[in-house]
Amino acid sequence: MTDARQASPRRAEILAAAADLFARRGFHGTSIGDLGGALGLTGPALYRHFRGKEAVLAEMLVDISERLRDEGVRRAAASDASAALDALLDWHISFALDNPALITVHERELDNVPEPQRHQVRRVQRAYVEEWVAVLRRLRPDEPEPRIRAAVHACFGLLNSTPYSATGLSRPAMAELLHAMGRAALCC
Amino acid sequence: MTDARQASPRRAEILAAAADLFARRGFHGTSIGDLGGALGLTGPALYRHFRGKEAVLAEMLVDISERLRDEGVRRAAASDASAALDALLDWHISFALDNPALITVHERELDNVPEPQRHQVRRVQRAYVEEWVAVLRRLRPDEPEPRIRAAVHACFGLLNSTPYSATGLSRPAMAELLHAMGRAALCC
DNA sequence: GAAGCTTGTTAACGACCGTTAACATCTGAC
DNA sequence: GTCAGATGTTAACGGTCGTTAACAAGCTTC
Repeated sequence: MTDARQASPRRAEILAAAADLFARRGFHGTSIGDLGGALGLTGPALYRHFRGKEAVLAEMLVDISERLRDEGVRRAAASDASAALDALLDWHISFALDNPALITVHERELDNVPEPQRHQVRRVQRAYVEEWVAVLRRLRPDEPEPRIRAAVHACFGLLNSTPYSATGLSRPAMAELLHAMGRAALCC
Repeated sequence: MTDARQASPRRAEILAAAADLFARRGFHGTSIGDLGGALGLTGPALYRHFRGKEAVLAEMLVDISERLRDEGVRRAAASDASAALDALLDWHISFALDNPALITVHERELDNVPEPQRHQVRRVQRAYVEEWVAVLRRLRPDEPEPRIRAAVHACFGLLNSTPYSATGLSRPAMAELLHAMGRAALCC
């Protein structure tokens, strides 16, 4: 019962609290007691909802990577490659600005995900990257593919820097800035 | 004797091994035993050279931030603002490509540095950012400063993405790509 | 060659961690 | 009203961690 994918309000609360704690203190820096305490519970209560600490992280990363890819596939389908790139940028930026903790955990904690979920997350991440690469190949057909792939990774680094820069910019201003920078970086 | 800043070959070895381990597994994911073992020693041997685990991290981050800033100050002094920006980009990129582990630790583990070194690192980091901001203000005087500062942080995210993208690009090709992307992103 | 400093070792400490067991309470179904 | 399931608690487990203590071996100096 604590095993499979079963949406319950408690599970969602735990995942939200875990995202915040894992982002702020890291997976190894967060104890089960901390995690329960953030919800007004004791540590062992979490075992009613998850098989263990690693299972919380695993479900979190699987969910993030699939959300990014699923919507990425949709956005990349635009017939105009330039519009598709804009749509991908908008999607990734809005996700990063809405979920800074998730972006941080997704970026840092993959190595702590147990198999087989780690392999699954890697596969889904790769599929998401390939959506970007495919759009850019349409946009700049003369560019060698390894260079495009490296550029996409670097662009993610740019867009994902959001959580760390506690800047004085409003959210729309930040979104616009990241879009312009990402676009310029990819099309340089 | 184990206290102050005293360069010894052993200390440098420990710092190098710690950079690698902290980057790969995180500060909390690395034990003193792991760290000693990486050098063919036992854990407690490290206490002959450092006051404790946190002291290793603290010295590492203070050193990184000061190296970045010191050379940053030099590069930013070029009379031509555009040349200064190129020089800053070249510096940061070469540092990141030469020291991927240091860049990773510097980016992720500041919260685990004890006071007062954490405050010191923050101050030096801020000074490094200000070198970039000052150059960009000369280059684009009409741009509001908060936007410039946010752009610099985003650019660091781009340049620091190096360690995660184990790409098929050669080092010169990667350096050239990052330079072009960073320059385009900042001047968009 | 004795003394002392440096740099290691092993053994042991107290604390904390992830997890499990045993038990309590509440809720809904019949 | 009772039973069963879901969801919480406290207590206890084995393991690991950072750190310290006690001791040993090698080098340098006089």
